[in-house]
Amino acid sequence: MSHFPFQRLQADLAALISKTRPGDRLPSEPDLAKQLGVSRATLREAMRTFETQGLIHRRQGAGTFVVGKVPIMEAGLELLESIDTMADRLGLEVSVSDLHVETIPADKEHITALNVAPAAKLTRVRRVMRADGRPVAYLMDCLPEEVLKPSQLPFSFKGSVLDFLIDRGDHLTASRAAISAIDATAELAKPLEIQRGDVLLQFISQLYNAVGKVIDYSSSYFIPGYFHFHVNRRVGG
Amino acid sequence: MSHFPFQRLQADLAALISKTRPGDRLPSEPDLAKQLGVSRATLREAMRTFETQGLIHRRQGAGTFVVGKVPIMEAGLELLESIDTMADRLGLEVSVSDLHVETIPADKEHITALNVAPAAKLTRVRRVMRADGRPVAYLMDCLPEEVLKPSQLPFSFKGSVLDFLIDRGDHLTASRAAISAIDATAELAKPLEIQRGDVLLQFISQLYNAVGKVIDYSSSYFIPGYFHFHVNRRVGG
DNA sequence: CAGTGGTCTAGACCACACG
DNA sequence: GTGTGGTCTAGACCACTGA
Repeated sequence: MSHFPFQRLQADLAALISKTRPGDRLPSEPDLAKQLGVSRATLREAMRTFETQGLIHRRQGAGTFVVGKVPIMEAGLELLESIDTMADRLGLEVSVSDLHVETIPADKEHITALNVAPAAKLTRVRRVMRADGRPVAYLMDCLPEEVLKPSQLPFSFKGSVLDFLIDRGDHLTASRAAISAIDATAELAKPLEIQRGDVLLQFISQLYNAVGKVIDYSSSYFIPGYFHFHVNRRVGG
Repeated sequence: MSHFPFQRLQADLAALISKTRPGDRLPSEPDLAKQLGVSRATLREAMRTFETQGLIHRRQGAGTFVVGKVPIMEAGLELLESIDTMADRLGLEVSVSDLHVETIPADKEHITALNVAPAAKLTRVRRVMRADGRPVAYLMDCLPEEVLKPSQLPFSFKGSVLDFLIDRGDHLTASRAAISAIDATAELAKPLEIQRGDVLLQFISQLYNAVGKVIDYSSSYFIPGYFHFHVNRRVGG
């Protein structure tokens, strides 16, 4: 039917994006809206779908840019490995930004997930993972203070709590992760340089040591398109 | 800082929703917007986040309703089982609607995924899974015609291709699924009774038989909140 | 500083649900 | 028909970027 401008817009935008060289800037939103004959609100709604697909990147104050091919991180979910390890395996460069290491009191969620006492102190590690300079994931780990104190992290901590624990000699055995999809909150959207309401893949994990104690409760948020997570399943009886 | 109405709005809406009995209707959008002192566009953006969390349900022409507790389907990803089987295991009632069984020509995507000849004929099965009468997932299976002809499906086919194949005696062994998160397209939003742009959890799977042939290529879309998928991973060296 | 994307407003028209 | 949510418009103000 195509009664709505939105349908045509997607096709027009797709054509424009595909004939723009990666890295180049698109016309400004007011210009594009006028050029394509729609309001800016409608244009922005269409833009969001292309941003979700990782085809464009919008930066406040700077412009909208066509995104080049991005190294994709391919990972099976049978084995737990850090993003750093994953990147090494694939020969990709990743970096960390917005690293915060803090001591916080446990809230209700932490108390049940980590099985700690109320008012227990936790170490929280938050950071943004980047590939090709672009944010691709936001990671947040919470650990009891007995397991990890902020001061124990080396000066050159590069972002992977999992790798740090393994290198230290902790006997980690398994993890359990819940998988879902969420709208980005304002708090997540800002460091990831996306918009509030954009879609994110969410993993909430508990990490177990050899005696079955939960030593790490983490929330991970991945921008779709940069990661290919897959899982092999056997057929049950 | 809360300079934006949006932040206050979320709190106000949360309060309103929590003190409304499940099943009851909220005031209309124009009324609510005036009452809360924001424009309808802003109100709707906030509404979307609550819809994503499964707290409210909006029906065009009818109104916005507060959603009661929903039976949650909890499933591990180590074992492949149908949603029907999953629901049975948990003692939940699920139903199927919008069932379409068609014969379509293979496109490029199918040719590589199913390893069939160009222009091969495929059987496509699409349907909406419902729990408590509400849509919770959209499932689409594509199989080569040699594996499944539309006419082979029983008159009382209840929606699970996987269960049908197993019951028929096919020797299925494993599946490989890619996991991602996407914005709902208009085509997905309509049958799932959500809005275009709402977030969905996406599984794209290939199902293998005993000789390693791909006999089913499926795309599944889950509304977050109704399903708890989790995966247990061992820590790798 | 000028120009960008991010957010919000007020109003309009539409398709749909329900009585 | 009446009222609902779904979509779109035109315009405004803001925070941020970069020269």
